Amino acid sequence: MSATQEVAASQADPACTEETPSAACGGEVSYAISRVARMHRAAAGRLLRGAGLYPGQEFVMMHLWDAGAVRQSELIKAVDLDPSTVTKMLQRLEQAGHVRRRPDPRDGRAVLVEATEDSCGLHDEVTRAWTGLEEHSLAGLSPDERAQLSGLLARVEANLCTETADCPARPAGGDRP
Amino acid sequence: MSATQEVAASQADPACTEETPSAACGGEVSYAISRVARMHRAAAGRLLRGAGLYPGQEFVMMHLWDAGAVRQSELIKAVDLDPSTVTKMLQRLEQAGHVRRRPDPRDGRAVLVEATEDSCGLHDEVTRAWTGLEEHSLAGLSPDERAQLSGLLARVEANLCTETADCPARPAGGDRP
DNA sequence: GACCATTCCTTGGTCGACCAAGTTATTTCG
DNA sequence: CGAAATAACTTGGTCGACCAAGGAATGGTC
Repeated sequence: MSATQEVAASQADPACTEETPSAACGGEVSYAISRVARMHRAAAGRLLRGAGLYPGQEFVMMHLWDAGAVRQSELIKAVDLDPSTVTKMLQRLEQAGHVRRRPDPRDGRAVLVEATEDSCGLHDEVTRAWTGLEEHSLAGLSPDERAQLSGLLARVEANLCTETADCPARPAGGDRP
Repeated sequence: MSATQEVAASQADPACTEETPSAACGGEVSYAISRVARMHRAAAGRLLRGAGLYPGQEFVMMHLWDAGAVRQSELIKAVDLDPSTVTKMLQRLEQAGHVRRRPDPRDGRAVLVEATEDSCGLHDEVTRAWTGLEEHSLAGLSPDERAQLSGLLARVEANLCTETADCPARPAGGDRP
């Protein structure tokens, strides 16, 4: 496993790639991540639009389809988003009829959330969209390369989970007293 | 395509990685991209906060530092964002004193934008933040692996530039009558 | 020179995502 | 048992990012 790749300078498509534009020097990969992230999200949004979902909502719906009725707090933990983000998203999803919410009878503070029946149609659509996105993103990549990418992303993710050290401010997802 | 990859499942850190949570099956890598994207942006935001910038503004500032006074339209093309996004961002950057705007004397519609002098201090901070982000993200990756990742991301990016085929709706950056 | 199409920017709207507070119910503990 | 700590949502704010329109100046074309 030796790489062999041409620098990775990325000589892709003149219509698409601008030359390293910036004092982003020292952040080559970060720059690439940012761009890929934005385009990936946009593509997801385009595909999801047909299903009537906005990018980001898919993750919530997926978890609900998987897990059935769950407490909102559990959902928040699962998708790892800010509570307020989930609250507002659920309000919109509820109004769109994709989700139902009711108070937890066993706990006055909690709210139970579940996907509605008609959202089951979405399930297939979303799965197709998601698969299509994967295929579109990874077109031309061999299974080996896909595995490589997956592994590398996992490691980057693990790195990013780590506290930023010189930025001690955030307790992040953690909750230490 | 048989796949066969077991790997790539990413057995990183229990505190960080949830088990493949979803009907995101068929979108392993896309899922990873989304998560990495969000964490990467969050990390950038944390690092940039000290400089008084919000994530996303860096790119605009970088281009301005690089290019000096430019027409807004050019800036828009360079960062490849929606015009309205740039307009509003510039309004905030201007109010924060990082940017100056004046009408183009040669063209009544155009606006010239440039970074202010005191934003030069930011330049260093941003560069440091950006470099730190890169290092933090890629910690533990060998130069070879970094090059691999870079190359793979470039290819994904190129793929995502391509029209989604079954989603002809968007003229994207193009402008065909 | 008048007309029409472009180009350039702005405004208004929606959404995801975050932070900062605040409310209400439940635990826990003295 | 009663008070303090804690957990679970909400609301209100800000920002980036997009779409959909709209106004204003410029450029071509006849």
